[in-house]
Amino acid sequence: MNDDGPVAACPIGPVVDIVFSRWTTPILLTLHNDGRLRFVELHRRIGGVTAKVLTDRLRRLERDGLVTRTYFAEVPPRAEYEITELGRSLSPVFASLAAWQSEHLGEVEAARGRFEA
Amino acid sequence: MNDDGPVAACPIGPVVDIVFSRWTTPILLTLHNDGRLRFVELHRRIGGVTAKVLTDRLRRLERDGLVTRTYFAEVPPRAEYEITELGRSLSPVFASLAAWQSEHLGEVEAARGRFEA
DNA sequence: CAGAATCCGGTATGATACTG
DNA sequence: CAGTATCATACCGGATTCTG
Repeated sequence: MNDDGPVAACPIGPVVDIVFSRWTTPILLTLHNDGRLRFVELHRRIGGVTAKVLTDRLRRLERDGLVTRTYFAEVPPRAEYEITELGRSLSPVFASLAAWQSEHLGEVEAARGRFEA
Repeated sequence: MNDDGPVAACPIGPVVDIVFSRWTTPILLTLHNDGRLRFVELHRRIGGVTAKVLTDRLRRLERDGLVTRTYFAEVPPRAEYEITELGRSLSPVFASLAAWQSEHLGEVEAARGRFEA
């Protein structure tokens, strides 16, 4: 038998929850590539997401230790976000995803085309 | 400038959509590890998902060419699902996720603990 | 500027009953 | 058995407004 329940069926469940909630990948990639950024700047570079949702995601990423938040109680206030070492350690994961995509996305699109029949 | 819009912010968007919709990872992993399975068997091994949702996911995976569906119009009817070569090609991706998790999940949990303060 | 608070609608998901 | 159909709901995610 090969049945240890749902946990065995998806041993990678935890990572998926941590890394692939919506908007988390563009956030992590942007902070990874562009370095420390203020809130507005990050917001601008990602695009399409509302401030509320972006804030929510950043909080979660901060909680999980993937990004750091530095707040300056000035006028106007400022908040800067930066990816952590732990966040950077996801590089190989993103690299493998990018590799798979560049190699196989065409096949997926072809399959979708065929499916319309 | 480093701003080519949302696409540049998340170049891996397409793969993420294809592979990390809910329940897709346990489905793919189970079919990868256990081979061709009928609907009920697959349903039983995954657990926690309803037949409706499982059907939806399988349709989508079939459409994307990651899984094949073979239907037998017998009595009682039978449907067998199997992962495709394209689906198997995701192995390295899952491997990198598993590796990251086994190495860094502890740090995430530690960060979460610290965050409660 | 950075974000909190509030309200609201759509989609995803779930439970249940039914069909070939 | 392998779904589909229907209904209910829960959870994002978005728009708007407000505050320090």
